[in-house]
Amino acid sequence: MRSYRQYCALAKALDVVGDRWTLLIVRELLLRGPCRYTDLQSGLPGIATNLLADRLRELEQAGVVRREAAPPPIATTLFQLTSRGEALDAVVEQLGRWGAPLLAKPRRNDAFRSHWLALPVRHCLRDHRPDQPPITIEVRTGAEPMTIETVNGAVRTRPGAARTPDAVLTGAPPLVVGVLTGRLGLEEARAAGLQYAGDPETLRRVQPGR
Amino acid sequence: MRSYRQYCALAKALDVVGDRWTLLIVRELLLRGPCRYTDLQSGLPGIATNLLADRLRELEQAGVVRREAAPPPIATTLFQLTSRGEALDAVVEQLGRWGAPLLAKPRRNDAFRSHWLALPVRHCLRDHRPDQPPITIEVRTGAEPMTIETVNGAVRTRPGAARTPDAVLTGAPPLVVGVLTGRLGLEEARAAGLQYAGDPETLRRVQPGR
DNA sequence: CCGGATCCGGGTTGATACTG
DNA sequence: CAGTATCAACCCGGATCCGG
Repeated sequence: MRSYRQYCALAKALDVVGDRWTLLIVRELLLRGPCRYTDLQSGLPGIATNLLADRLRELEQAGVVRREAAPPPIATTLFQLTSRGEALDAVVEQLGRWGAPLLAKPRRNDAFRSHWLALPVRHCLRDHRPDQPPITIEVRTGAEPMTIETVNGAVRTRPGAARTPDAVLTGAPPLVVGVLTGRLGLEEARAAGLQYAGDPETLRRVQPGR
Repeated sequence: MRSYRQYCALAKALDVVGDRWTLLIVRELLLRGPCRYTDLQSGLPGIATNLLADRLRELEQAGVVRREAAPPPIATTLFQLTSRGEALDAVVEQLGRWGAPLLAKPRRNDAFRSHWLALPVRHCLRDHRPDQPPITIEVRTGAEPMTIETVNGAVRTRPGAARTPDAVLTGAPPLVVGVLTGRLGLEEARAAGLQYAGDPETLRRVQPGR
């Protein structure tokens, strides 16, 4: 991208991360940790391969991303955020918070990846009963299941199913996101096609708003 | 901008404000309040007039900007942020914080406008002695002077000179920004060409970091 | 399969000129 | 003052290809 050539912190930041796709690449690396090139491609549906290669080079040059040869026997290169890149977490969080209301009226045919759920989970959900035994919620909404679990007060996500989930949430992404963020009531979502197996209290334990 | 077509809050936010120039237009409206078209042009050196018109239309459509006929006798249209647009303040702040270190090594020929100083001032400076009488610092670094003043605990900026400033800061933007944010010591900046008239304590009262 | 490079058509941006 | 018109240059998206 051409520089804005303005002596302003915002303009300088946008010189680095204002390009198309750039912040979405950062999102992938924030949510998934070190990624292979093809992991990034799968998490960024619609990106052209030359653009991904270009952006990774630019981000590396800017000190946001580091490229590393994975230790044997993996034999592939991994892309990961530097500490400077991880500092973009706050930017991604604020943009995500601002964009969250736009998820209320979803367009059809929007792509979806299960791990994107980690964004609202990390920034909205809290364990309101850290004194209680930890809980696990399995979410089935994208192509792959993912798991939400409490770990001494924090709420984490990880890919894959849970061994013994306290609850299982199944349905379209808008319903799952609506319920998790508390925008949609459980009964309301059920009427729209969401399936929830488990104690509603399990859900309330991590939902925002009180 | 083409939509990313991803069911993700970050992607949805970038669908609206991810276009080139868009967040800089929001910056102008955040820092200066309601603006005329030509005010925006002067605050966005380098923008093409057709792009400014396009972006304003898109932002209006997205509910971020409102266009209003100014009350007589002004007889001009004013552009201002809606409440949704003002909510982008947090986004601009985080991006500005992230970009601030990039101001340390300035390129020559970067454009500068005095009112851009309001960004670091709003987000970094605090009045550490709200019990004391208010103070006023005049800054002369761009084409026009601007004034920093404490108002019961908060630090504000306004365009124009101060009537009876407690201090006057004169010099190139990198020096002024460096001193205000505390990255540069006053003596260090003086050696580099900054002029400071007044009690150094006046400066310390609002500088960040203790 | 992985990690790109290359090529091409079309859309967007940027600079300038012009207008109600 | 607040844009529109025009046009060249550049960037993006999609497809294809290629060396490990």
